[in-house]
Amino acid sequence: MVYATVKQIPHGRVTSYGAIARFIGMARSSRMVGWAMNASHRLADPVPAHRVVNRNGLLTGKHHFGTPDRMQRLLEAEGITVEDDRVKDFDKLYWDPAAELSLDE
DNA sequence: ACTTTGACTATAA
DNA sequence: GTTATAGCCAAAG
Repeated sequence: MVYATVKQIPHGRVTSYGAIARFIGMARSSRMVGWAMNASHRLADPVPAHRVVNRNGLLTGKHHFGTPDRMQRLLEAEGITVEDDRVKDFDKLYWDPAAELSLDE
């Protein structure tokens, strides 16, 4: 479910672990989302985890992409500006699955 | 089976 | 604004 939701994140948008967690039913399990992401990269499942940041718009998981620079580079490639490990205009780029997505699609 | 840790979040000081 | 603490659930040691 986590992967399915994260994969639905539009290009150039970001969201928080909590939003995803709540959307799939694990409202208090934002950590599990991150954990699932960590497991996801070893699967044959291309999850755009770089679009998933913490509630502060901070690139907390940047270190898990192999190199700390990789996540920011991907975000910038999406048209997102990153300053000091943080997504610029985060509140504008924030994409809420519960607000724009349904349980299917 | 118990303890520790972890890509988080919310509240309090 | 930051730092500390608690809640949360699952996996690894």
